Amino acid sequence: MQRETRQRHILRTVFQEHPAPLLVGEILTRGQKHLPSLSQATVYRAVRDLVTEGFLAVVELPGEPPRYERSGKSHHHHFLCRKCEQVFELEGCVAGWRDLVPDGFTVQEHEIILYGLCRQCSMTA
Amino acid sequence: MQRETRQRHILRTVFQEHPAPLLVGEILTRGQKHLPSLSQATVYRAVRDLVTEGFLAVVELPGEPPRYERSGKSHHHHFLCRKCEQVFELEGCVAGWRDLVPDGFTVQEHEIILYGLCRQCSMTA
DNA sequence: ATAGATGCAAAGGGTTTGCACTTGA
DNA sequence: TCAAGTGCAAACCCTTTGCATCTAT
Repeated sequence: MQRETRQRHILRTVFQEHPAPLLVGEILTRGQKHLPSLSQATVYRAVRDLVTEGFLAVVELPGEPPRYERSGKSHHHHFLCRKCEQVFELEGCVAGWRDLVPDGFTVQEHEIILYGLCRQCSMTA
Repeated sequence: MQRETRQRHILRTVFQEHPAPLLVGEILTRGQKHLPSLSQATVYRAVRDLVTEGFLAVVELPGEPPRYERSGKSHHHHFLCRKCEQVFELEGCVAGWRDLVPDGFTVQEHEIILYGLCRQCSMTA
């Protein structure tokens, strides 16, 4: 059974404090602010379990290592800022992608990713 | 300068024979049918150079290692078959993804990926 | 008390690199 | 000829795993 250890509690806190998707390294760094001895292995294992448990969802972007975000959000897509490397959520969805599907193919899922500059980086760039 | 070695010629041939995106391992296997001594390192290096040179384009899908396809095709997206793991090209594009963009964000690129079963796997599944 | 969780360090798996040898131009 | 390219094996990087210790229940 899942135990609510200090480490796991801290990881939950990290995600409550930060809504957008995080890399394992970012989770580790943020977690270590609360508990310096927190180890990589624990983050990898806890994140795996938190995904299984349903607290976290995996966000995979092309050519990027996996990121993790709090699960339970409604259907959405992502925006990757080329400058600050942060991932943002995009609300809503696009109809019409079904037109791309060749005859005979069965679509189960779709993914839409936008790239560019976030609001802050658009201003400073 | 770029030399047209036996190895590189074979890699070009592999892509002329196979239009859809290939993994490095698949390129190696196919290349070794022409030249059994072909090594992994050579494939990695040649693929890197062929991308730089513009002969190949990288196809990155979420959570997947990079694939490579002949470049020069018109704007298109991809379909990943969950059963046979092959990647297919989708012609055309979807308008309307601009509506997802939050105010102040600058979009430079977009990616659309569909998942499901290809024609053949839809029939056998 | 005790099974699950942690931290460390070693092991994995895929990609890159150093080096001596080979080869295309 | 001789620098670019190749093959091999070692090095790398990120992730996973084995194991002794710790701890939530």
